[in-house]
Amino acid sequence: MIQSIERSSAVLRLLAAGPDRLRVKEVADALGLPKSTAHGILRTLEQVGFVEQDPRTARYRLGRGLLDLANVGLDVNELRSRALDWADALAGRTVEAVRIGVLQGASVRVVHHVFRPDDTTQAMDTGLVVPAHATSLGKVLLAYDVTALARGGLDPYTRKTVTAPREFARALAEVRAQGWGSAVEEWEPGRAGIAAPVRTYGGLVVGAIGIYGPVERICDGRLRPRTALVEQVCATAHAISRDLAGPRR
Amino acid sequence: MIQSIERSSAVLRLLAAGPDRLRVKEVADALGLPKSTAHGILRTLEQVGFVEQDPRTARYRLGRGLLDLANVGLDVNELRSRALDWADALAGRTVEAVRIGVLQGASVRVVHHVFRPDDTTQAMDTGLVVPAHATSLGKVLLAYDVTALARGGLDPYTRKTVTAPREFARALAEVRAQGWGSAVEEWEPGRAGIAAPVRTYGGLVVGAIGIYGPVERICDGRLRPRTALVEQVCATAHAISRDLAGPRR
DNA sequence: GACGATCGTGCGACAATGTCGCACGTTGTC
DNA sequence: GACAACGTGCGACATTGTCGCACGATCGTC
Repeated sequence: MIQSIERSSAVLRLLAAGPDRLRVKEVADALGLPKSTAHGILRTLEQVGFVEQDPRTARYRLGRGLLDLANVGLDVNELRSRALDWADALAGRTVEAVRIGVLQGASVRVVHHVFRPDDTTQAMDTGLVVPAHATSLGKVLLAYDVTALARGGLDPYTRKTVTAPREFARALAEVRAQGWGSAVEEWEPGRAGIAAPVRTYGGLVVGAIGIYGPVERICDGRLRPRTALVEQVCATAHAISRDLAGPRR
Repeated sequence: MIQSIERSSAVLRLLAAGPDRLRVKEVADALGLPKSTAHGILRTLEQVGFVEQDPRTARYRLGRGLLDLANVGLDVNELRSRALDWADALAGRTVEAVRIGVLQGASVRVVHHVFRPDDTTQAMDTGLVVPAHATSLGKVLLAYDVTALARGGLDPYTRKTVTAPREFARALAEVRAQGWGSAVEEWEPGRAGIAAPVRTYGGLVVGAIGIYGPVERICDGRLRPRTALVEQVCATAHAISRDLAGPRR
């Protein structure tokens, strides 16, 4: 056991326990440490972003870095590991490629990818970063993200890419209303996607899962997503959400 | 700067960055450390609950302790600091005592408390832990918590305490439907409360705010919460939620 | 099924590192 | 306005974390 790491975790737990911000002295007393030692730990934790110091009162509280770690890291890991089987099943039933993505800034990071069954040569999309506003995964993620519209511009990729902010806001509202989203030839010509949100504890959207393929297979004659596929995607997303939100351990 | 803490934060960031679980070797290589050193850090982080090791593959990933830290700690701190002014205003307008609480296991922890204006002797409730199923704060928090019913039993405190699981489930559904909750003489005879959920990024409920006082002031003649007070509570909760979800920093 | 390579784990010695005591400057309080 | 308490910085000491090496297990390959 590395002493300083153990102590720093105790400091973090202490800051998390109390509703108030804590002074150096309080931390030192609570942990039975000299002031200097506590201060050194706090200063290091501040530098790495795990705690923040109020400039006015000089008191310490937990920092934004921890939240980012927990949200970006843990949820994505859990999302990926719990979604593997479901994604395979969705690919099998729909006979389409399946992607799972999370929001990363103004883009979508593809954290998992299942090849379309019965198709030989396909690119590995895991790790890929795609624009959020032109993909079904991205539209779903943006629809449930409060900082959505404050992000980057709406660059056009095809003639169908939605670039007008007001029109895009309406599209997001539609996603929220129906619980799923689609993008038809808005990113790559001839290709379309259907996606639905994956939620964790308390309903927080942490990712999206969807299928992606040729527009003639994803959509019907009027270029509208096929109802059967939409239902498959939504059912899978709900199943993963139940899994994620399930037993707390 | 304490070296080992800096290194451990790098390890955590590394685990958060990659969608996969990482091996000791990978961590060591990525950070330019000897295997032993990386292993020591990982073992310590595991002991404090910040990382977990998959028993099968021996790979490491972020642990539950981090999520708890982020949720219980940061959100509570932010909740409290951002809610202070709103809570005061609510107390002023309703002329009742205001409480802000978060879920802690099967109970509610009161993280802030505003005395009722124009009243002299009152107990300081901050830090108090009250049963969740018999208070308005608790019912609201449980209504939006997926692990709600898996928690402790429904102990009776007064003759009005809801103790039947099915009846309680209906009560929670009602809270979800109307967006607020109440408890009338379910915890202490003669006292009633009205509460509404406070949400953070993405709609995740992190706490609840409510008023608490003599049943004759909180409720009308038919022992139903007064509409005007309900609206005040909900409006305040929404305001705090907007504040919390607002600018990401 | 057996071999090899690779990895996770544990131990010990060294010295680098974190800890502790003390003093300064400042802030908040009576 | 004076005192006390706090946050901060520095330096010496020795405690503590680091590193190299070896063992045992596991996975992949022939």
